[in-house]
Amino acid sequence: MTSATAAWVGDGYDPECPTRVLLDRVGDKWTVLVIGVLADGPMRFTALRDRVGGVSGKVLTATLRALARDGLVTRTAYPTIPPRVDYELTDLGRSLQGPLDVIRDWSEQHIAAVIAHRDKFDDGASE
Amino acid sequence: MTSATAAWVGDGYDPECPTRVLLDRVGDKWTVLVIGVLADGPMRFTALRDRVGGVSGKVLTATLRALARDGLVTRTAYPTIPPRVDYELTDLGRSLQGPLDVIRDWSEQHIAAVIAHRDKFDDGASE
DNA sequence: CAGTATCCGGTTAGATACTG
DNA sequence: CAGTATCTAACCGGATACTG
Repeated sequence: MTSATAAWVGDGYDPECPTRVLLDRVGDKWTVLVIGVLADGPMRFTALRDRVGGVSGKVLTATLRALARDGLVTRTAYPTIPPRVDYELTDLGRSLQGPLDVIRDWSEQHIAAVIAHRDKFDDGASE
Repeated sequence: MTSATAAWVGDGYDPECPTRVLLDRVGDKWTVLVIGVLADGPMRFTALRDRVGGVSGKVLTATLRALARDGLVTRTAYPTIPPRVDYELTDLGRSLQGPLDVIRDWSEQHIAAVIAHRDKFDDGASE
């Protein structure tokens, strides 16, 4: 590389770029919250829904399925009546905690500046 | 806190949660790519569009406006004919490089495992 | 209990045409 | 050159009703 271009900038948009794959998973509305709640340990579907708060069953199911598909959580169904399903972070899922903590740290340190810019920008636009 | 629940897990979905604000900005289709390209230095609109590749003018404009609104890039318009507009990362924008690098590193190290799980999962579903 | 099926409104992004 | 305006298709998330 002759320039300082970050290594993760390829030629154009690439849906298979590793960074994109991760952002597509983690950038949606509930995934990060679900991972955060599961950091406490295994949890059943309804408990998870209550802890996350505000998520519909359909969307939580989709979120968990996507997470399971990617090997970030395990889904364990017990063939009892009524059914019981436990979700748990895998080692891979737990390894995501570090990067997410970095994101959280940056956000908490700089979000005030972001909001301040945002307010000033919106002010200027309405004049 | 009595549990190990990550500090960034509040009660339910909160659009003003700092982590959410950041993910909402950075999780879209082009933002990370644009920041990556701008890491090289200031760049004009068309050059940026060419370097990013595949983005329409309308969407790039929206992406840059959002970035400028949040104080992550500056927009400098020269009142010449034809017009010339430079975009440049701010210090705040550059400070995001670290977190994005962490994301990239995790992605590059673990994406193969994610894809492997994904393939196995999809296999199982089609049987 | 842990989902699935269906419908719906809002947002996102792409294509195209036009302008100061 | 650097946008804006308009239209459209696709997707995401929410609400509700239903089921093994």
